[in-house]
Amino acid sequence: MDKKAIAVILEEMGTLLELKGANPFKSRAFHNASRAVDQITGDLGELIGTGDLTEVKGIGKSIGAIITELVTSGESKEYTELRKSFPDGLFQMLKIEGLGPKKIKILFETLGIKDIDALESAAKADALSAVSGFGKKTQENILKGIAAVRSRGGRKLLPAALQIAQEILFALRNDAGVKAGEIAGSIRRRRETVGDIDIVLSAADEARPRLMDTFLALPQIESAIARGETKSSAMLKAGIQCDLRIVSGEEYPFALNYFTGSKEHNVELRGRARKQGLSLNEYGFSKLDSGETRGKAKRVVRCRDEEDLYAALGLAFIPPELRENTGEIECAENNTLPALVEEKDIRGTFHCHTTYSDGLGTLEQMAQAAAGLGWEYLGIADHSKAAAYARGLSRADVKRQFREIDALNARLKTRLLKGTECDILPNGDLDWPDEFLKEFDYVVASVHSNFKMPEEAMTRRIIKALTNKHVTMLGHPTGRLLLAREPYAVDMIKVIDTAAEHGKIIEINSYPNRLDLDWRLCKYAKERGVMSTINPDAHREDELRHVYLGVSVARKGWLEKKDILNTRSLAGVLKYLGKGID
DNA sequence: GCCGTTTTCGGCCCGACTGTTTTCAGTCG
Repeated sequence: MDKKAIAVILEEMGTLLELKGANPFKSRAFHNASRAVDQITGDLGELIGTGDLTEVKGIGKSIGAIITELVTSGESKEYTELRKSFPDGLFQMLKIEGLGPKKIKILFETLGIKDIDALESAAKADALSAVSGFGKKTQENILKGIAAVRSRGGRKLLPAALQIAQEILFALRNDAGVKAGEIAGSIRRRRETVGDIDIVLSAADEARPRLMDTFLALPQIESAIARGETKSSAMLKAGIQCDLRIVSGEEYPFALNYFTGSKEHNVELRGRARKQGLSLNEYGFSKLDSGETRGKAKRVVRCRDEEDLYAALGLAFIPPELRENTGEIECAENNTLPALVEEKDIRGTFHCHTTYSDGLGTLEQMAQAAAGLGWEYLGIADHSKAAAYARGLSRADVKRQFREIDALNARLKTRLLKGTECDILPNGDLDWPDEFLKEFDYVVASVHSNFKMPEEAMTRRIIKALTNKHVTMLGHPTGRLLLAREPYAVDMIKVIDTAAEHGKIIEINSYPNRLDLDWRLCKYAKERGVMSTINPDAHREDELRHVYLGVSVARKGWLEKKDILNTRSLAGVLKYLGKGID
């Protein structure tokens, strides 16, 4: 059993323990352990072999034993028994807004409700309001929550959520009482997908009620969920929730930090504050155990901005993109945070399509767009012939495209590179023969078929292609960008090792704003000296802007500026290709 | 169940809002 599956089971066990009414700290321990497992970069089997598993923070003797059992036998007695004590439907009920483990437990025990359908019938029959602790209002909210669960999709893609958030922020900042405001949450952290929108404002006290009114009356709002003095929440018509927080100027850096998250990052910061005898919350620092509440609490450290806040904790400023509690705090403490890539560092990109295959922009439109961005080069990598679904090019098409590229290169400042996104066939062969591959400036090799191969077979397939001497880089290495599908199973450690051995590049895709590798793999790739690129896999000229999302990927991936520039500079690329620059 | 510069016991992040309470529990982020 792999790490992901084990993390899911531990998470589930934590929830089951909550349903059971176990010691809340015990269930939290399972949730923490789940995250810890998810964050292990090494091999789980190896950790068990060396006995180092319990050295991992958050994994002790008991949970360590459960993990060992899961890895070796694929089962866990404790998990199986826990699972048996509750029907599966209870898990679905957790998705309903306002329903947590405690209430679900009560409904299960008093009315025998074990899934959403039964819950809906009971609420409609007015059976819930009779249960102690439940009332008419709760019953109505449950029905609303059920409707929301059924109509709502999952998370939104970053650009979609970003646009709505900007509209809302803009509307609120029109108010003269607003001193500062920002979009916080996962949007500020530039996660690829976004669960809800968080907006933090600093405003004068007297402006607050007015702002809350303005917010809840915005055309984007479907219905209000909560309205308070400092916080209001609403469901948007776009099917995503938006939370608004309003604080004073003094509190603003703390609130912005707090609501930017991630939750795990915050927990770590608070724990750190405690060790300094301080309590940190969204309003400021106070002396630990002073018993004082908001307003009365003596603020012991004043901060003008987030930089001050991190400094007070003995940390270098941590950019939002890195705030996931995945090692960034330690780096901030030791002053080893990487120099991060900025959008202005981007000189070009390699993975772009045109109307020759499945792109929507013509070659000229793509080239002009790249020139408009001031890029030095643009790599054109249309599909090869096997990718029939994507109108893969024939040899004649390729030749025609080469001529058009030559003509454009004669008059454009941005240099177009002749590339191909060559299919990796199920047996690991490439779609073009070697004698044809060598005619391209560079070759992106990608998997576009037979995604459901077992991990070992998929890994063999990719490695075989990657070791072909004409291949420059591996395209979308885990297939996560294929939005409609699950990522395919592949042993990325082996793939990165192979790339390192053969001097190949592992591509990171940023289109449409999903990153193809998590930062721990990026970090490993960097350590192994595998050059990584950030490519939009653009199909339209405006999608070239997706590369900015690649920048956030790079930041998450701890790619230092020099790595990117080495890989991405035209000189570097052509030197790598052995072609030189004219 | 996990953890330890307050280390083998006793604490574990913390506050807002809602709905049901009449002083608070549950949920959420």
